[in-house]
Amino acid sequence: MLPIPLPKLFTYRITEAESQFLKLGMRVAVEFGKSKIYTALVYEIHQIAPTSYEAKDIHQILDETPIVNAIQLQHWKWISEYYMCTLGDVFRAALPSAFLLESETSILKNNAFTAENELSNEEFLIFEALNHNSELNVSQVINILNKKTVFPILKDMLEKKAVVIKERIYEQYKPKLIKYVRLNAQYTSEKLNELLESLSRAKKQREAILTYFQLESSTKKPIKFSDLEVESGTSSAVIKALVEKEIFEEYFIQTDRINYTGETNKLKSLNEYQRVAFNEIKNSFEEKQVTLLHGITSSGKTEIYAELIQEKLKEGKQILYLLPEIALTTQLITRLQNYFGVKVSVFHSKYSMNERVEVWNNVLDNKSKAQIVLGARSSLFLPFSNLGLIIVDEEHETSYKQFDPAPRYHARDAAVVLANIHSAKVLLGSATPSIESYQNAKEGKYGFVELMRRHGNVLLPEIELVDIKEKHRKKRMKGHFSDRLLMLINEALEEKEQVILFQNRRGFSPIIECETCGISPQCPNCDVSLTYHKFKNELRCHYCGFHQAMQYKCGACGSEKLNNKGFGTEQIELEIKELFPDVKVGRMDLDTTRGKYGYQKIIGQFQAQEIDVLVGTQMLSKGLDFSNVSLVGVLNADNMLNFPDFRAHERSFQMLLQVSGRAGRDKKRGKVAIQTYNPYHQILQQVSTNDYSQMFKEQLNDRWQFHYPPFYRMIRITLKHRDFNKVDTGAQWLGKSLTNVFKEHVLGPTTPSVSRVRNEYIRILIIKIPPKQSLKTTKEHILKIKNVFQAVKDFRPIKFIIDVDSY
DNA sequence: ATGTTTATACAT
DNA sequence: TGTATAAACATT
Repeated sequence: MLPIPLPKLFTYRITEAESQFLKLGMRVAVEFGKSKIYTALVYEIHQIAPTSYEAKDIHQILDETPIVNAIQLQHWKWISEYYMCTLGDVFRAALPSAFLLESETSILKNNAFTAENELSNEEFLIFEALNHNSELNVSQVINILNKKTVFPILKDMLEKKAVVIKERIYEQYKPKLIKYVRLNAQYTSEKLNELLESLSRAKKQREAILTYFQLESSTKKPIKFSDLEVESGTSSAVIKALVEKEIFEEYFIQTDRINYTGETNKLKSLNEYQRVAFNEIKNSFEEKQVTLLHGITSSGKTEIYAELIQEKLKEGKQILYLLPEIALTTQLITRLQNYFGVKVSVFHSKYSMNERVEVWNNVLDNKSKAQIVLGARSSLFLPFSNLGLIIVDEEHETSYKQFDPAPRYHARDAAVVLANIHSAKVLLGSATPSIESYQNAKEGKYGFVELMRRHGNVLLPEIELVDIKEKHRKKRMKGHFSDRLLMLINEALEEKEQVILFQNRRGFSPIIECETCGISPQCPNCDVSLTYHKFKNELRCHYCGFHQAMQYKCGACGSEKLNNKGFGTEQIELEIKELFPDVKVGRMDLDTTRGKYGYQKIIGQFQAQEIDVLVGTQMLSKGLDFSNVSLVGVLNADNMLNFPDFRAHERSFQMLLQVSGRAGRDKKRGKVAIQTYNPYHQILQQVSTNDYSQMFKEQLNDRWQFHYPPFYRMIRITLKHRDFNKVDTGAQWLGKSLTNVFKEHVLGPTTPSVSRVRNEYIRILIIKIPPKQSLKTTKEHILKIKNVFQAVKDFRPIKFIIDVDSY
């Protein structure tokens, strides 16, 4: 199995001796193509010699023992088939990149070469550069020559024997080594005096040795070089001198980068409602593999999870706790570490390569250190061998679905399959379950448990809808704030309580429009208007990252009258600062939380109450507990509701309720004010009365009527190409042949609202699959049509992306 | 994915 | 007619 998106596996030859040693799931380095070396994974060992070609030998075996187990291979195969991608795609996504060694072509100077005058100008440039750098890689050469095709030149130089080329593979994982010191074996404590005597003139060195003995007798543990340096108040040079004299010896111990050292506490005991829910979950697990826990915000779901984890720990099983990336906050991690201490490992994309390899290895060896893994969707790929329980927290979160690179899998659904292989249990938890899961529970496919009491019996926040259409008419608006919302903010601030303001859009004033001709600046690569970011005073494209300085004249007509349309978090922040000059305002969105600690910094400040009003986007709704927030304001609920997607209503409901849940988590009942142009919208009514079941009923009705999930399944095909006509005719053709097979269940081809991204034109086709139609045969049909499509010469270069369950 | 080969455009 | 770029092709 190679980590590249090719539909086939490749056969290599191994020797008899290698076959004794080699096992499934080991990595091998193999030659692929003329010169490249890749890391491949052993998927099958067989004795069927290929007929049409000569198999190549493997280059090298990279592992002593397998790093991937049979369960994983089975799971990966399922993912690749279900989500219609190649095994290579899954392989690449699954392994931490440090495991995938790739060869790199590096260019070295041939020192024997002297005939410099035989070189062309460009060749001489490279030769010169090699005098300064002992080694160059291809991208460096591209930079030096400032052109794309450099291989002919390198080939020429190779023939002239001016350079030599090497394929270099390197192991990327570097174990972290900590330097320790110990006394040379020939010195025992009896000889201490003698030793000190001999150092009578080296005062600092004597001190270091004395400190060493102190540390040794007090801690009875190996002594770190750095500790000794600090404790003795000397410098590293002093200790090094002692090492030189062979009084001390240096040695290294490999350690993990992440080590939990805090204390652990007993689990909080469950209140009566939690206890009931806990027992119900356990009962449900007797019959059902999957159970859905519907527990309102602040009902203490985490405590129940902890209790379940505790039980599985006692059975010696591994536990996987999945969370959406943005909810993986320090708050939750510390909470679990507080209960389970060193047994908790964390795995997510902000971890470095090396840290991820360590977690992988700990899981592989079934170490107690990694018995509980807390991670984002990619932690599904860790080498569990003995899973007992998977918890999928915030089950409704859309970020569990991977969209951009294949494999386009849904972590919740893939988790259910994984648990099935392990015969493990799955608990889905949410305050606002997804329609699909709730339906599965209603139908009895999943077990179902409800927890409708808040912790400490705090009432759910009081939710108020503010009609800003009317407020506008009566001129009661100040900027984007209604008088009512301002009054509530004032009240909260006077009570020294904190306020969260929610605006589901980033940037300052997203779109700039010319008042004279109505034209707004567009991205040159994509079909979108550029958005204005005040912080850097520039116009930016959210799709391709294109940016340019803010324009003060209309590019089309030269008029200087430019208008701001729409509004974002930045503008809200600014307005608050104007309306309440003495108040500390913070902003949390993609722009202010860049970098590893940006996020934590803002959360920390808010928690320490250095910030009174926090303005933010959806990030605010996830897994954060603030005790002093009494008011949550939603500035405009409408842009979410009017989003053109069949799930817009469901998502708006979920988001509004999640945001509301941030209000009043301790004792006092919180308040939520939702500004809207349409207070009679049924979703907003359902939010204000916290009526999940009503929302579910209505949405389910709509879904049934309009043939959407969970009744109908959906597969989406996206076509992309730089040539507009090519995609257009391709999409038409594809639409026709799909319609031949699937009749009225084909939607499109349609042009997405952003019809061009990074200079590629896009067309979308959706295939709806009725409840009784077999998924498997549907996929086979699609693949067949895909093959015919790609057999057409004109269509071959069109990118063909399949997304299964594209919701 | 990525290097290699082949086709095609275009400036000399 | 040679050179630069794009598209097609194969990879075990």
